[in-house]
Amino acid sequence: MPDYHPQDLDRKWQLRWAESRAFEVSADPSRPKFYCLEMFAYPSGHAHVGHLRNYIIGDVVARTKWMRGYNVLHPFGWDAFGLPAENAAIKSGIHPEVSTRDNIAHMKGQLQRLGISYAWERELATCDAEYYKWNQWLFIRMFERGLAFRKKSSVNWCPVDKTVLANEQVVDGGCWRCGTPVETRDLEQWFFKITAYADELLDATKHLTRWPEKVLTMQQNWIGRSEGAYVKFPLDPESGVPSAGHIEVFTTRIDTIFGATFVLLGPEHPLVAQFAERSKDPAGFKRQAHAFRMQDRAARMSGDIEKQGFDTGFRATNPFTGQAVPIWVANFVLGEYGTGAVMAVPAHDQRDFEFARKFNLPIRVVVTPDGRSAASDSMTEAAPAYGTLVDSGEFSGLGSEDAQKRMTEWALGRGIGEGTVQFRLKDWGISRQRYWGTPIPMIYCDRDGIVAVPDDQLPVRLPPLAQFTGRGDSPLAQVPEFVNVTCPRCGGPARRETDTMDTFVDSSWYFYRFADPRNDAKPADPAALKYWLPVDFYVGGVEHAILHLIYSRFFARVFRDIGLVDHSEPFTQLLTQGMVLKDGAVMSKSKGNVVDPDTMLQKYGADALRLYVMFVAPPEKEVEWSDAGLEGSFRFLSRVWRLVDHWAGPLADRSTQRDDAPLDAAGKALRRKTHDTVRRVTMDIEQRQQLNTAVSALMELVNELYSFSEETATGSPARHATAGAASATQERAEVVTVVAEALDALVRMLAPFAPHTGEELWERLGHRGGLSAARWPAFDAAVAKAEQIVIPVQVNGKVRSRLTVPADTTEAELERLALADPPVMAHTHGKTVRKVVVAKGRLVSVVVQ
RNA sequence: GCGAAAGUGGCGGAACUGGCAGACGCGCCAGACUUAGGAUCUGGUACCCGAGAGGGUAUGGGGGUUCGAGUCCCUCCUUUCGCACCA
Repeated sequence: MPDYHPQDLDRKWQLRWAESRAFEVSADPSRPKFYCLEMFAYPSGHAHVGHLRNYIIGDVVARTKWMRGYNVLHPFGWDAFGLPAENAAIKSGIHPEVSTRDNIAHMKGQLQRLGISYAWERELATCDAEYYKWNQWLFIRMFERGLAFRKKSSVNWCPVDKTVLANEQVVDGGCWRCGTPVETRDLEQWFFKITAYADELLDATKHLTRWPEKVLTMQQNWIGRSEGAYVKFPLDPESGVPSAGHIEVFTTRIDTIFGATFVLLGPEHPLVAQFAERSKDPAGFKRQAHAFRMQDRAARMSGDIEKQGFDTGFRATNPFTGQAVPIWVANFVLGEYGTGAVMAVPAHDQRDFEFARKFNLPIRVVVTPDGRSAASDSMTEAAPAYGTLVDSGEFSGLGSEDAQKRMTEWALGRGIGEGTVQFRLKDWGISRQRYWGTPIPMIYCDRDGIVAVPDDQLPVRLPPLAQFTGRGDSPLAQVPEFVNVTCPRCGGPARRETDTMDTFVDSSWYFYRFADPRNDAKPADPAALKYWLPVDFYVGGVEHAILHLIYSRFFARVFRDIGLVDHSEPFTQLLTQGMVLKDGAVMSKSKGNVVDPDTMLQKYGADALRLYVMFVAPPEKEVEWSDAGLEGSFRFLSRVWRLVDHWAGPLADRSTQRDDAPLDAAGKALRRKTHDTVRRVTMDIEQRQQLNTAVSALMELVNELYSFSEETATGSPARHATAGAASATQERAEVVTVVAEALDALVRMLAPFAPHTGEELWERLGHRGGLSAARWPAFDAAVAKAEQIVIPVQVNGKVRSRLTVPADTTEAELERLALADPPVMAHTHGKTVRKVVVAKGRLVSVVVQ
């Protein structure tokens, strides 16, 4: 057998897998399915080893599941729309479609050279019209159900480039391209009504038992449910307010309402404009309010901003106390949360406290720990804790929680308030004034208003674009043939929507499309969806913990409500893999610390790279790249190679193998190690996803096989003593038997990590049909268990001796043996044995004195 | 500020429900085989005392529960991540 040349094996087996279409699957209800998915890739150009970790983890699981007898769906695709390609086009003039296709081709080659077991026939790219057609179809279904709607909202606006900026494109409060301070503008945008599912998305997190706790907490915080009440504060006509009416506030602390000594409006609040007109100095009023609004996004990026505010001069009435309270405008009140107005309770809210002290507004203490009235003079900070109500009229003496219930009822009875639930989660704005995305399939007609493009006219294709300037509004508005259409309803002249969809729409349902990616009548056939979905195992970076994973959970519910699927959660198990660092930093082109996988593949082959990345740390952890570690993995594979080489001769003739052959001690020990390794590796991969310890278990088995080879006088595999080994073991059927069992198991368990080497060695061990025909090794729990075990004996908590005993030794017998053991007696001599604790099969603990 | 996770040899990391801390690998040291080896194999490698047998100390610091704690509880420190004026 030739020396280990992994590069040749890579080529050989990758070609074979492609020719035999080894990983293509079809739905087969007679077999259990397993849908293994790694987050699809943004085709940025070249993948570095950090990107690849994700795919290797998925591949180890997928390949193991194949061998475990599952019908495994393991597809891959490209999240191909997006800003970087368009920005590159603005710089270089190369059309995003061209650069994207180039990048896809390159990255696909990288994944194939790594030997990832993808069903390439199902490959998709979101920039294919055959894919984004269904974005549009889904958008229209959502529009019909009121889940897609238009709304005016505040966006970041660069006055120089005349374009909307995503939050990520605002750098230190300025435009990322020209540095101009960003303004806030109100624009009509398309939204998805994700808030309709806020409660459900939150509640269901408790059923996601196979998701990382961390991701669930992040989602829970993001959704941010808080229970409270709306309360109406009537405007005080005596203060000269422009109209009758009220200010509605949202509060989670209605129990403190007797301490509400003023009301705060956010600068966006509709009443602010009305008050401005009626104020003594309308221009000054507007100027201040405007200043707050400009402050908002820009200032928040750069850290804390000082609490500022001004008195409107108008008043409202606290409906509980009946007292008039001044109305102020404050920069820290958010327009988009609650009602955009708050009742200020300076005694019990830190922000209100600071505000009151700064502007000398009254502070009333209405909740105390002991139920006794207190003055506010000596307070240095707010007292937000729950307690007993004081100076709160008929509610005085109640505990905070009790009071919240009673006061909400009281308000409801008088029609001035009601209990409510608020979410931090906002509706999802999906309009982008960009070219490289899915056109929103809507038409504006002067007569018929907003009209959806009829299904039979889908897809609305992205037109070619002559120039990428990066200036002005939506680039699609520059293409008259695209914009000017006839209204599908009345046939009159109409305009197309020129915004495109957020690319997160594309990635929110691609896992459904994989079930049936060429369907041209539906997003996917319901029967295929029913068989393959939900995804059993999903791998990706934590950076998607919130956006992508919440949007996908939202889309799953939309699919459900449209009747396409009958589940609610798309991903049963989620694994968030850690990043690969180099020199302590995330790999990135700009930092120049990128490790190029192709260089590594040329040097060590795909298997060593895969094995190293799996072995270096548990999948969720961050790892520091090490060339030396990679070499270690290469050495290990060479070691396995030589081991198989060493035994290939004796094992060639399997007829000498006899399962009933009597085993000597060494044989038994090897057999036990083999079975125990199968047990450990199976559990590590399938249940714990602890792939690093699975690899170390395999290394232990290899070490054991090397020792065994020495002991059985067949010589060391290190020295290629092939001929000698063959004759020496010819008549030793039991040796052949246990070694064959060990190597067969070893090679099959190694295969998910190192598939090329695995296939080659499996063949060399005399098996036909390749690993796709091989089954995962089984283990016998009785064999895996040791006959003789070592029991440590502690005296006063310190290990003083070790007993080697049969595994089934009784507790009484263990106690007797321990106390009679000379090293133990040396420590118990002359002392009183107070207590003996026997943990069966584990340890004996003796307490003396 | 709020929330979450994590602190174990020179390094990456093991230790399943409390039960021999440091598996496995990297690095390092010694030996073997070699013309040579940066190939390969074998042995060693937490720290301190001791020639040795052996003894002592160790899982961020301090305290607690327990026959027994890396693991459970309290407290403090550090690091990383997420949300950050959410009323």
